[in-house]
Amino acid sequence: MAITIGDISKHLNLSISTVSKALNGYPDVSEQTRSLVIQKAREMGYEPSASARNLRRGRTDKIGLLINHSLSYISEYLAEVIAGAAYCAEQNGMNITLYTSTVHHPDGLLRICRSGEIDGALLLWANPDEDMLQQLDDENMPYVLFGRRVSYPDASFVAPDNYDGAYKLTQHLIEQGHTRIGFMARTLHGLTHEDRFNGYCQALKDANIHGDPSLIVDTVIEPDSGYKAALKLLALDNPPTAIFAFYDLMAVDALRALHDKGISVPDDVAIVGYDGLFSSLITTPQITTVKQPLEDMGREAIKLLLNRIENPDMPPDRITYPVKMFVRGSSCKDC
Amino acid sequence: MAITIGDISKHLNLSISTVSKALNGYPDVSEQTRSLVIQKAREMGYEPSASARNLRRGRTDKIGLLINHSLSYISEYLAEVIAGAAYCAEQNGMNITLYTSTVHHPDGLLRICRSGEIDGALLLWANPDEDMLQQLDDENMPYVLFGRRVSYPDASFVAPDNYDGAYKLTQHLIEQGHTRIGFMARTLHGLTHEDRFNGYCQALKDANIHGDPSLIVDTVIEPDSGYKAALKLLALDNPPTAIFAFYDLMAVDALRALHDKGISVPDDVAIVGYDGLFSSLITTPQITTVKQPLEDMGREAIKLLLNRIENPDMPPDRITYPVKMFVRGSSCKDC
DNA sequence: GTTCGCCCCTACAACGTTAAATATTTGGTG
DNA sequence: CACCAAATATTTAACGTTGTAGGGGCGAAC
Repeated sequence: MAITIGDISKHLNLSISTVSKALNGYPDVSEQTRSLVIQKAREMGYEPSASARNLRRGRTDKIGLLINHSLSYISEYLAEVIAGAAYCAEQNGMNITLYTSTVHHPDGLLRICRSGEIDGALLLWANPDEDMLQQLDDENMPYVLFGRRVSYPDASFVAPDNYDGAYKLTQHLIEQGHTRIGFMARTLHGLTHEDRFNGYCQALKDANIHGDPSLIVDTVIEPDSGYKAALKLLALDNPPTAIFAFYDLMAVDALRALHDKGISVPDDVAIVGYDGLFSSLITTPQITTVKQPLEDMGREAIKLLLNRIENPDMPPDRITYPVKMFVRGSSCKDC
Repeated sequence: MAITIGDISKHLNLSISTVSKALNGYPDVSEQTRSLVIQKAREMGYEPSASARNLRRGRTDKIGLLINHSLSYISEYLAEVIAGAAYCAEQNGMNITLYTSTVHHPDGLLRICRSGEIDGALLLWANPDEDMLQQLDDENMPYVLFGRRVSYPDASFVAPDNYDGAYKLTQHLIEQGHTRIGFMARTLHGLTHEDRFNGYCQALKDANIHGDPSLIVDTVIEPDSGYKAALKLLALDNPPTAIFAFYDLMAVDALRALHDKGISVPDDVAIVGYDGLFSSLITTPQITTVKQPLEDMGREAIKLLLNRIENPDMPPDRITYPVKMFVRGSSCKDC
């Protein structure tokens, strides 16, 4: 059905390999035949078979994007990352293939690695455990983790500076006169939580404020969890005057909770979020947050990954990206 | 490097094809050897080479997702669709490969078709022209268009019922007492615009309201275009008392414009959007809109596409999905 | 005891490409 | 004109599968 290199060779009375060489820019073919071949190929509408090429060259030019987030909930976050990643991959002649549920099958990851269908993997993985990373290493699958730092020493990652962002936000709240700052924790998220929590604690400490454990409330990443957490904080005997939400969507939820309770933001209670999503911009008041340059980070992650594919034995790249704070109405009346 | 079917055959002193048959469930192999082979394969961690398989079978089990939207701006919309599509594809043993910039190269689409790297295409394409669809047909590439209806007769699509949604929203505004309803048009979007505009016009007509052309304002799909359009409408000698924004993000922009002008929503001016995104829920007031079940639609589109891949000569599927209106504070004080 | 049929297995070709190893042509030199 | 090297072309062998055609062994039937 499709036109092959063999069809061209027949039409020109040349051998298959000459045609191949002509098309691939090898030196040992005369300029005359080369242009003849190229013209004929164009004329016949030839396009090399990806499958044959992949088989022969032992690579697919595909990057697997492994996602286990609930895609539709944190869609905004993901879409930005994917936009950056896809663009960068395509600039480099690769494409991104999505894996969402596949990976969850028993041996799902193993199969993806061993079938050779991707050259490398970008992990948008909520809670990568060591087993998973170990497995990737064992299978010699180059990978980069996106969005979170891990302690596993061989892992490469691109993550935001969670400590610094949390420190800045907390410091900002303290500067606004707050001393009782509620913290919506997300303990399952390993170092992401730990870093933000440490930033929060250190900022308090540096301001000589004694942290109050009752102000720490556990949450899960799902719609409305920020709403419930905010209510919990408000129900305390000595409720906070400011709330550090673990990320923007939680801050949005918290804002709604305060609104429903008739509590004024930021006059009675201030709120800050994390991530810098579009959502943080369209609430009333707008939400103070730190912005991760997600699209850039997505691009960067792909660059690192491509590099790892070319040079499999590089020491891991462990990149933390600086974040930038945007002070808005949810934490500051006059900002 | 990787374990092949040949490695297994050597270890068991069997021929390659026996191993292949045993693994693929062919009848002409004894149960004894079959279980032997299967056990050995598992033991050695064998996984068939995707490339070899693809080449041999003439298919890749990959679906191309062709996107030319500015991914990061309408991220929420896209992520929901992608979530549904990816899930459904993987349930059926396929995966989704993303194509964003690649397709824009000259002959980019042609190359994708001819290289055989995908079995079918899902088009999340802002303005597919006939040439593009014709090209897909010519290359025998099965495809389904997502999100918009087109007149090209051979095209399959899954689209929302734009006429009905616009009719409902307009009717709702009329019921609220509005007779001057501004319409943010998006003329480049072919039938999507036409259908919504017709729904708007018909609702006016059915209420014996004479449409005023000065209330129609042109926009583009980009950040802030709704803001500018709203200002234009407000600057009219006889400004509207309600605004039909082409989609939710535009409504969000318009809301901000009205807010900045000190105009009360919905008391002075009502606003409605389209799509039913998360964003429409978190503004103050919340935005009245119609919801497209994007994740379901994404799933459905993949189902249709898989069907087309199996049966290439089916007549096109042209599906319009019903939409549901959600009346909220931006158009109705007491709703 | 030859023949037929059945079961199980193997050999071989093909999918379309690339790359290494040869073979052929060309042109220059003695 | 013979010879050599350089330039260009071809042959061959992979890459790892799958599917078709074929082959050996064994029991049953005439």
